[in-house]
Amino acid sequence: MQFGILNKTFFARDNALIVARKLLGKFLFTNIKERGLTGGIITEVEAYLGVKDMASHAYNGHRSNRNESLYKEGGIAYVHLCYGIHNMLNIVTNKEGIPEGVLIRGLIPVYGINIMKERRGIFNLKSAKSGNDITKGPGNLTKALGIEMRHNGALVCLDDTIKNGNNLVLEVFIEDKGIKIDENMVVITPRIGVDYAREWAKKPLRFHLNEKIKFV
DNA sequence: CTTTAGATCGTCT
DNA sequence: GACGATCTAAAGG
Repeated sequence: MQFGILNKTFFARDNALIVARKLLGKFLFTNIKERGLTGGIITEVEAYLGVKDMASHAYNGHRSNRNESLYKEGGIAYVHLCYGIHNMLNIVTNKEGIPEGVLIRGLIPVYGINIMKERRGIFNLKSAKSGNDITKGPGNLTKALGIEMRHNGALVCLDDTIKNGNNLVLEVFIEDKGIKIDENMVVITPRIGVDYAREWAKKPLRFHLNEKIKFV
């Protein structure tokens, strides 16, 4: 596997669970005009397994304007508003018509930390939230990275069918910088906030890095 | 330390 | 009119 921005084939896999696991240790970036590069190491994800998954927005084939992006091909963003306040970022997986995806739930902040603090409204350097907390939680990380509903449906990876120049305009993208995540670094649990999903609420579809893992 | 309420809005009943 | 793939501050023990 080569380093660099991930390719569409990475997300085209037929199982969101595999993609979720592989996204741990990758870098999620935004590069938004007038603000610059922000990003960090992905530490927490959840897989949503399509029409059979009672916790998925596409359960039982449900389809509406809200979740239309989920039905697109792997490698684009599905952004939705949660609780009227928070933007959630999913990376769509699998092929067009199969609505699977991975919810990004946590990062270790690495690039553009001051920009991310500013977006979070954190100005006091002594604040308890001046550490990794600024990109911990799915709502917090989208706010820190400046991800909004306008990114819903946006391509977040390289596309072989497009010439390289077109990829330079990606505002959101995921990059492999060579971090290897061993099995003993990964904790697997049920997903958060999906108690309504009956037996699917308990399935081990959340992956996160052991908190003791340190990088750099 | 744990629990609770309030914020806030698109979607579905 | 209810309810989220959430977060925070504040109150309680």
